[in-house]
Amino acid sequence: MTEIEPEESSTEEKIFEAAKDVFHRKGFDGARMQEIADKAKINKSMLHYYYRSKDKLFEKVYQLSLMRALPQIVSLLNKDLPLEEKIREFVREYLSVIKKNPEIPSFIIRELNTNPSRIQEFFRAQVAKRVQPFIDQVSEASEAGKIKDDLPPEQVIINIMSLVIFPFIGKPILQILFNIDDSAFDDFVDQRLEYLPDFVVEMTLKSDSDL
Amino acid sequence: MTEIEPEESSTEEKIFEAAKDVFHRKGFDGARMQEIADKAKINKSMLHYYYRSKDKLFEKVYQLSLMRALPQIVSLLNKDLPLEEKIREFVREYLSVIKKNPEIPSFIIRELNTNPSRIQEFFRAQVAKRVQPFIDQVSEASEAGKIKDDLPPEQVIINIMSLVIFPFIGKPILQILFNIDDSAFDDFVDQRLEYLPDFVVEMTLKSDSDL
DNA sequence: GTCTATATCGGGATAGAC
DNA sequence: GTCTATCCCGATATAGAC
Repeated sequence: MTEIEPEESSTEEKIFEAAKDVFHRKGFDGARMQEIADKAKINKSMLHYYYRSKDKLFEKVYQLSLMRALPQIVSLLNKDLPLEEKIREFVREYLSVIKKNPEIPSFIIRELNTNPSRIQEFFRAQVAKRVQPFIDQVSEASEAGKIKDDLPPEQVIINIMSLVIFPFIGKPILQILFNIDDSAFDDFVDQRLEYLPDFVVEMTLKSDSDL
Repeated sequence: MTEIEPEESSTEEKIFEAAKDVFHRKGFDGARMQEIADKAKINKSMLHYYYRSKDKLFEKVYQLSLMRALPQIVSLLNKDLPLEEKIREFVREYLSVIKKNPEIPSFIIRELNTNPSRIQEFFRAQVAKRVQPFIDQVSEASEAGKIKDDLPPEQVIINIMSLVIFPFIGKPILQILFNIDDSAFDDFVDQRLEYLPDFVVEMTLKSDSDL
């Protein structure tokens, strides 16, 4: 019996999970090493023993947060699929993945807006090239006249991103405007999962009757 | 001659403008009183002389940022206009106003996500009741079967907000994905100003042929 | 590997001269 | 109203015992 109990994660892992939670909620500037230590139920100096500095700990959290979510979301963008299907699947996949980690979009974007230098290079390296095939495919469709209102590709892509990402970032606004709690927000996301994939396709591509 | 030169704003105003800039870019947690003082070219202790504390200075900046932009944007939501026209005008108005202060959305949302307690009450008091008439009007249209795909009102409104707000918040992502600089981003916003009002209406309301 | 104690520094805030 | 000097706390980080 080599003590592999599920709750008994290593100190390093406990720290990482706690750090993830705190950094996600408070951002780098608002996070406190003490709060991370408390949440991990370990001594503050352990943080430095394992990760040397707040910066390094943050970097680990940031990179792993991105890398855990990103491959699932963008893997299908490189597949050989018709654009319509790709859009539908992308919307579905994004909502499904983020539903399980709803703080990620606001975390990534906050840091990108607040302290670009710390992370933008990693973001560029990891994201840009994986998305490029999709951009190309939209560009082709655009040139072939298949995009509604003949929008340029950047506008198409930003519109899609807006509809899938914003609700998670704007959650507090949503909760104020419609007076809903967390569980109602979850229902709200489920609702989107149902209609949004088709909705985005309709909004983006010319329908048969337009041709 | 009573010395009314445009560049010669009062110390209090210089502080406020500097604070606005720093808080908008760095957020409350990332902002430094020293940086604000440097930017205003005054002594750090002047900050406390005029505003007593970082919290109070922030509150002033936050409230005024919101109150300068909000009335312009939401005033028409209370007018007696057909929904279609109201949506069109709202999109146009939002883009026009935010174009001049593009950091506001990311500022408001960052603080709302990072430190809700500090500002959500003010936000609720100022925004919620001004938007309510618009929510009601969308609800009526929804019950009357005038909304595309028969979406519930919250979904309709969040979709509209996503399309107008997100591009400003996601600017750094946009710049990475499409490799564009600030001036190209401005062009991008101008492009949206042209097509988005009609686009959002089409996306939201059933067209005549659907009836 | 884990703890306590402490160093060090930065940042918000105040006192007091002018 | 504006400046200098300083206080004081909180936060990151390190030293060193166990």
